Amino acid sequence: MSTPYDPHQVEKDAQRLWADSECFRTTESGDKEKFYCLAMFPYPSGQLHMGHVRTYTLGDVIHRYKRLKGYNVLHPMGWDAFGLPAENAAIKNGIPPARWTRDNIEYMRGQMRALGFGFDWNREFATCDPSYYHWEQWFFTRLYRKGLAYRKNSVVNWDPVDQTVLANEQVEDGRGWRSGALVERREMPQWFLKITDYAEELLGELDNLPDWPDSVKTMQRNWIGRSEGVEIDFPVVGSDEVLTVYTTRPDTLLGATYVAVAAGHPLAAGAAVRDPRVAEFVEACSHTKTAEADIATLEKAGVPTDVTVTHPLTGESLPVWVANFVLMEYGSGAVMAVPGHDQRDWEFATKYGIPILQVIEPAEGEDASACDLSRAAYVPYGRLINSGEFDGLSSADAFGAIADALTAKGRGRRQTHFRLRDWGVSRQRYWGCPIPMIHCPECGIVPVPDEDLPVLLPTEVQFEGVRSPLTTMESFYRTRCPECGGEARRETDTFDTFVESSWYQARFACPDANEPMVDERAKFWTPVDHYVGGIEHAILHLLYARFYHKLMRDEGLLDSDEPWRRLLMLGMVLKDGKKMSKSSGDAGNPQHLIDKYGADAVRTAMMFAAPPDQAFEWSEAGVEGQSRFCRRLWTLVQDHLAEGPVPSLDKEALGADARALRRKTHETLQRADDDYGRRTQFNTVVSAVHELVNAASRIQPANGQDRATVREALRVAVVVLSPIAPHLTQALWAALGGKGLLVEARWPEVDESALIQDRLALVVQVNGKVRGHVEVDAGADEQTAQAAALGEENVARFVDGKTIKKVIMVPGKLLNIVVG
RNA sequence: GGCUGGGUGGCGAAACUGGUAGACGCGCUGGACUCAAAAUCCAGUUUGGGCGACCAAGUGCGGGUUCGACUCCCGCCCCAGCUACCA
Repeated sequence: MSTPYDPHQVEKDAQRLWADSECFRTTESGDKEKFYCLAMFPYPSGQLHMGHVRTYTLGDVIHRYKRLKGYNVLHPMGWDAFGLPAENAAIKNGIPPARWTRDNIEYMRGQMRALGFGFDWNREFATCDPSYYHWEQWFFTRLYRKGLAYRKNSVVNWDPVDQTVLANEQVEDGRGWRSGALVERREMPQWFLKITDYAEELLGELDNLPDWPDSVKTMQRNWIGRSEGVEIDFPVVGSDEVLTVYTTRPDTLLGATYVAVAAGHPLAAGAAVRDPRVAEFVEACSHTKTAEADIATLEKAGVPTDVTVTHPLTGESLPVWVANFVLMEYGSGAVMAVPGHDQRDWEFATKYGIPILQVIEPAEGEDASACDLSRAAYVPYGRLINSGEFDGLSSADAFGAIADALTAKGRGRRQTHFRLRDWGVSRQRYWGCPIPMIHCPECGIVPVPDEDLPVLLPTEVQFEGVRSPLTTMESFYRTRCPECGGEARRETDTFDTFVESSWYQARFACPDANEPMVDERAKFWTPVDHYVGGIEHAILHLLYARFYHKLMRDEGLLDSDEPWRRLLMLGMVLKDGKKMSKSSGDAGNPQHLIDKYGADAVRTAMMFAAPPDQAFEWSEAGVEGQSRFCRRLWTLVQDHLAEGPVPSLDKEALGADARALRRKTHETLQRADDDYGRRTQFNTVVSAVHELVNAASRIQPANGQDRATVREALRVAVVVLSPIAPHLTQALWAALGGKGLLVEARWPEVDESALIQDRLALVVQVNGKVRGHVEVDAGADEQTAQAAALGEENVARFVDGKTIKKVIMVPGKLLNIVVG
């Protein structure tokens, strides 16, 4: 192989070897321990961008490392193929979504092959395959029969010109992105899955996931938002009705000075009929986007109504306001307002001149100056005042006392509340999995029977405007009721695409399973041992998949409690400081880099650029450098081989330079093993290999043992680098006498004896500042080290004339002499 | 607005459990090779001072704990992700 490095030839050769040997095809047999490594499958948007390159290179690195460590590794790939962009492309270019999606998949699969990702392509599927969504429909009918799927009204963004529902990202400044029309909030019936039934388990199980990042667990805990509080009834004056609110601060109940309801609350509707100002306010609220971020950043505003309620403990009358920050979807759509002790209520009360009452004072030992109700609300817990019989109680004691008092009066009850809401799975869109339900005028809602599944999504469609073609396609929606046989209408909503991505990991275990949705192989492979994907999925996708896994477990399809054992959450690859999007186009496309430098250089540069969990701005500058490194390693191996055969290594016969190189070799092996296996930080693996290769190229071999040491260093460098740059290293492995495929090889053992050092360098500090370095025997005690340190001229200069007060020694590292 | 992260040379970063800040690479500067260039190789490269050995300052900003802080604590500024219909 005395040829110059040609990455394209080398990569073609390695990829042919892998294809011919089918080495990435995985089965359930054999005595190796199973390891399921999965990277989040992509939406086939057209071409890979650098975010994909990062995700799939990381997944491939973990997969190849685990193979070297002797595991039976499953590493599949497929396509999250339903979604909005395909419809947008269809509307814009007239290409049917199915064809657009298939073309994109073809192209992106080619790019993945060119990048050398070792996927088991025998397991590939796309979620738009009827053989996949068939089982999603089958499972939904089971959930429906169990009462875990139901229908209720829910608010959507409605574009009155295009007559369609808009996704949050399709609303720009309150207007539809295509029509420019002012968006309206509109209620419509939608399908929901009862994720709240599993809220307690979804929260509790987080404690049993030690290999998840703490940040993700915290985000999920906060999202689920379990709280303990009290539900309180405020009787409506002049009516039999009560207005129910939920609060986690019943200790502040005596400080309530008004009650606020959502614009969508029945009380607000009633008041609007009587008062045009209320009607106007409610109308204005109907144009706010449904996204939480938009509602939360609105300027707080409200109107008073003619409705008053009675305070359940004092009997006083409190006014009812309609406020834009109260959400109908959350809790009961009404809140009690305590402006003295809640900052949002304080701002609202200050704006509208509503009384502010202090009922909590800072507890003993707290900073009393922090409580100044003319400047802000006092939010911390404290001691009750102005609360009648409850005066003097701590907030904690008052919680119980007031809850008991309310319960005794029949005006309240303790309640555990979750922020988590049920999962709305209906989408008024075409390119998704049809919801397998039939609306019969006689029998009501009837699930499609198993024998009629799948409900096929028609692929030959014409888009007229932006509405889902299903709603006007008689051949699709006209059907017969399975129960009475009468004329009925098929559901035209499709599933949220998060449904498909909630169980694909189980389907990869048995992609050809036919009856039921997964078979015994799913129990063999799940849970996924290492899941790799973008941090942007930390809440929704991961939470939905956890929920779905439990649903499948409870159906007897799976036998584990959680889908993902260990998580690697990748930071975003940014473009101009922002998340990459379809609109960044070619800027994120790796194709020209692969064409110019080859896959190994692109992969190495991507791994070298930053640690996996960190977001970073992609720049092509590093690729050239790694391409140079690949060539240098290639040339170094060639030159080494050209010098002829080497004798076998004799550890006892090594000179000082060889011993130093050998220590470097085994240190690199140890460090890389830790970085790959425990830390999942691969940029430092690349650095370590750079260092080893630099050291191996610097040595001037004087004899056979020197050359044998270099050979060992090169072999280690090749194996350690192989998960990252698999093609180049395959060729070098063979050239260095490696047997078989490198992907079938084993990770080398560290020789502990090579790591031992007789003499150690110590840093010497005086008062914490570095003043010199000394070399001592490995076992040297503090006295010996101190004596050696004081022998250093520069150290002595800072110690002379002063008293040594203290000496701190960190064995093998540092000696700090504290003088005064 | 809320939740979760992040901020270190000209640039990407390293420093893992509180122990030499800047490994490794990019870029840049100088040199070798060349008719010349590219490629390659060698040397230098945090800032300020000094011929130099060295000295001082330095990890977003302001405080604190410690023999010792990029790392821990308190307050602030800026950036990113998510925020339930982007995936």
